[in-house]
Amino acid sequence: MYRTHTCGELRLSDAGNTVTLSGWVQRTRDLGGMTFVDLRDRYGITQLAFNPGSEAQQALVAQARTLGREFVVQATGTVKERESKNRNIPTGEVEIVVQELDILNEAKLPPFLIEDETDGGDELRMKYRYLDLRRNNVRKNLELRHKLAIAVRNYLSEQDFLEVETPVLIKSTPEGARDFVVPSRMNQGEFYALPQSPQTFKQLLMVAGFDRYFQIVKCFRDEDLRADRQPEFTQIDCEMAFVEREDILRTFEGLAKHLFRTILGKEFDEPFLRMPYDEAMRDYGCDKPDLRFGMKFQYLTPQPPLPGRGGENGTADLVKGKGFKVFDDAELVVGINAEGCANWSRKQTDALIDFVKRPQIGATGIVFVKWTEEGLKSTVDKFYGPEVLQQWAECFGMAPGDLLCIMAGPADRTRKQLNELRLHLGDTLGLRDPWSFKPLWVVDFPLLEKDEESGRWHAMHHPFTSPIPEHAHLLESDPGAVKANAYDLVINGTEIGGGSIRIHDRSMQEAMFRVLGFTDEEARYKFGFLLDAFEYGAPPHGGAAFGFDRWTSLFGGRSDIREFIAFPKNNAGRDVMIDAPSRIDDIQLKELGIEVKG
RNA sequence: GGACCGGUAGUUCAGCUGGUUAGAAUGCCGCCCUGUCACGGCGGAGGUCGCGGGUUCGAGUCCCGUCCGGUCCGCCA
Repeated sequence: MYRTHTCGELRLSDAGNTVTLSGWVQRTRDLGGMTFVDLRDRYGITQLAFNPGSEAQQALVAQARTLGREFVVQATGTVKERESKNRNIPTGEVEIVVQELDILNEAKLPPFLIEDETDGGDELRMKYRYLDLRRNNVRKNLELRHKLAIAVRNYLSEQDFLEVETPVLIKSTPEGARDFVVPSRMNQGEFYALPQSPQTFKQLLMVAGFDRYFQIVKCFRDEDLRADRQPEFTQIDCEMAFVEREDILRTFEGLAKHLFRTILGKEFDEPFLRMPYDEAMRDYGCDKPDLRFGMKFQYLTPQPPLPGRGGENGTADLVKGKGFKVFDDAELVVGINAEGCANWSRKQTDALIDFVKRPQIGATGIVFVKWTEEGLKSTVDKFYGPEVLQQWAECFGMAPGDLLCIMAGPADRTRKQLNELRLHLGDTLGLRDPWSFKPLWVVDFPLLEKDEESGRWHAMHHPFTSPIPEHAHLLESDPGAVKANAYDLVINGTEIGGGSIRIHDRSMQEAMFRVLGFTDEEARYKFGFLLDAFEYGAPPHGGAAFGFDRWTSLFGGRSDIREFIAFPKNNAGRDVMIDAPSRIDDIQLKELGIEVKG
């Protein structure tokens, strides 16, 4: 028997018992005579003590001194109360006086320290991920992931959802994200695709009468990576039949609250806030606003323009025609009020300007108005007199001590830029506490977006999303005006999930495909199975999918989802540990019917 | 497809305006130490400065190219 106990469970009450532990050597402390070894496993660390009292013991001490870091050892001995206790670890009141020590396997010196504060950089940690995973913080992240999966399954099972597996080798339908494709040996020249989501299958399950489905499922997208984006990622994929939007929001708000409660012990008594897409864009310049802090957009125009139609309400009385070219020429003049920042130095405000001028943001600058002890002061004093500044201050609800940041330019771009500034200010002012959670449903998205290059419409969510009932008749006559019966769950500025009520009617689905520019043949070739299914009694249905990795990282308080995935890919989509992807040999290619180059 | 940051000892980094023998911390090795727990003390080893080319009397440092890693934009129905 390798062990009677783990390295995390022995306490003072076990004193006197003979036990056997197995684990990895965290560190040895050789005091000349006495030698201590910290033995580590998944559950904790227990101290092994070697005392050269007798001749037999001296041999053991000598053996203990040969142990290197990360050796795998087995030790049998007596649990004893320590003479001096370590209050920092749960097992710190006891130690094992070792009577027998076996080295189960030696270990090379690891390339970085297996400790909470490792000295290893990301590259090394990923190359030796199996060593990295021995560290507490990474292991805890995977434990969190496990707990979250259990909580999801418990809640949804309780609500009569069935977990059903859907295929991984499916048909390529590259609308939107690129598919990973898999060549078929038995059907040469043809390819499977890996699913970007089980979307059509879960809809077919609704047609099949499964009523409530979920799956914690891998999804694949062959797109460029980010710190919060992996080419293979996990979703909590759900679908329900005989539901309206309200039923879905209630059900998944329940799921979210259950997760907050069971994982973090946080209660949300109030319903989650809901915000129409147009309002999010108007007030935050973004469809996933971070509501942990204020700084709502204010428009220096009599009436805030609607998104995408910036200038149509005419010249802004308060800013235009005064000879300040940036404002006079601007389609949109919009600002945010940073409370209590009037004392910022020139250096600090210049840093903000540098921030928005970075190529990724590409703004031309910021106009500041400070409300200091001397009154309102602005970088544009010479164009706008005290009365105008006073009007601005009122428009923005400024108070003494505030700093107003105004940007101007084309409507869409300026809103986007000010959004970046707002988030940057939130970071700078420490207003984005990872342990404060502000969930939000964003609703009433546009159904379609126009691609400026091709002039074609494409689905903002996906082509199976239904219009809100009032807009269904506009689908083909005025596609841009149609709102989708879709919703996103946004928490702290991160899109955690989203979904929609689906189209369940063949003719409407066909109309949707037409608007997207599919010919009837294309629609039938790609989605004929779904159109056919809709003719055999498809119930009204809808659903949602949530990013499981993102949920985990949200609860783990870190934004890099790689920290919550056992074996993640790097930002080039490579697994640096196994060195994938890799070439395959010509024989394999030939079998697959793929032409060998050169 | 694009922008930016980085690559120097096992590891994490410093190395100024190009100038003598490339440093620190930590880890590692050796010796000493019987209650440590980030043990302590003394000593030691350890470098093709990512790679290739160029400028120069002289390159870790400047220039060009390239590879690798990271962050972001585009992209992500």
